[in-house]
Amino acid sequence: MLDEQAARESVVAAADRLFYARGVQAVGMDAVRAEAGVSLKRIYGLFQSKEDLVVAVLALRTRQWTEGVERAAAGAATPRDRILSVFDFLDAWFREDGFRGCAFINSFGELGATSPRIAEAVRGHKEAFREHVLALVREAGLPDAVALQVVLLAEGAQTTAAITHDADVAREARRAAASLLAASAA
Amino acid sequence: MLDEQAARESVVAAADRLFYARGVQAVGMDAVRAEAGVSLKRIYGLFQSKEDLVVAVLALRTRQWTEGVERAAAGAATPRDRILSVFDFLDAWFREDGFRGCAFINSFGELGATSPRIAEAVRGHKEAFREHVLALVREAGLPDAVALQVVLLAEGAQTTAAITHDADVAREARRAAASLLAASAA
DNA sequence: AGGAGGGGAGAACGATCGTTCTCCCGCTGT
DNA sequence: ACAGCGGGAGAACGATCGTTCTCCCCTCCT
Repeated sequence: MLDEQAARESVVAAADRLFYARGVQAVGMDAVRAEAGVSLKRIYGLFQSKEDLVVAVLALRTRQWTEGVERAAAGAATPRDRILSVFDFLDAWFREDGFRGCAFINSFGELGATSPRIAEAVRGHKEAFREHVLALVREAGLPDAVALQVVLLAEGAQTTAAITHDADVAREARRAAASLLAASAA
Repeated sequence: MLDEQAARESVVAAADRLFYARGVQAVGMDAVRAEAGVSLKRIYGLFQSKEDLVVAVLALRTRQWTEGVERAAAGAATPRDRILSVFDFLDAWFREDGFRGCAFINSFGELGATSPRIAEAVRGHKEAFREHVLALVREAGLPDAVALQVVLLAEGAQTTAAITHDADVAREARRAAASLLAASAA
């Protein structure tokens, strides 16, 4: 028997896999139950509603994203390389099996208009990423404005890679970001 | 009584308004009927299924997008300004009431995994935009690669503007694009 | 004039979904 | 040993949705 912590994690991980692969509304709670191996009764003891579960899934994705971005940055030598490492992280992600774009952008498009809580979770995630890039940009002694430019390239790369199935856009986004860093350093 | 052409247009326009504002799956066909003022029976005479209607809506959006982008480009004097005019077009769009991001990206996130036809419509739209920018880039005598860079900025601007409610990202995307054009001209 | 057919209003149907409830098993503490 | 309870399996419920059908009216053609 799973304790509460383990059951929560199992349900969130299962829901994440299914929601990401098929979209939230295309996945019934019964499919989550089957994937997680946790009964519906227990799921509804752990989460008040499906919306709650979606929010928990997004929170998990935010933790994974932050960890991945920071791990990539940790392998970079200079402040400039730390900024560009974001695109190496994206490159590896785009090449993963089952990559289907940014879960936050997807959820926002599907449910942002209906669920203020989900819209807010997405907004918070993107805001945190922008703050993270801004910190890196300041470390590199570059003007604040370039942070948003880098963020736009990263967001554009995610949607474009998802739609066109072309993982190489990460490399082009990285080159563009390098150009922008050089231009704003001048 | 509306003739077939007018009824189709009314239904597609109504569905577009509702789908864009609330998401496709959040809108029942009965709501489309009410908004369009066309009976369900007639709607299903004009479109085989809801999926067909979604595809028709996306086709309309593609026409409107192409027209808007070309109109913006027509007001620009130089090849360089024609490229950057894309971001002026985005700027005006982001400031419209009810702006909720790119309908194609939203639909892809919601239904791309379930409906191959919708995924293909989205892919086709983005591909056409990329080709359009590529043509402008070649007119300007710039290397092909910069076209994808400009596209990434435009896509990133759309999702970021939608999520953060910040229309100013269009200006920053335009500045970034100008930097990239200058850098690749050197 | 009269019949045929297109179209509107809305009921009906079958499926699905989120959520809750029932029934029962197996473990726990004393 | 036994009362009690957390939990599993799955039925049940109420709502919604895509799609079709029924019934009726109106209009056009000969």
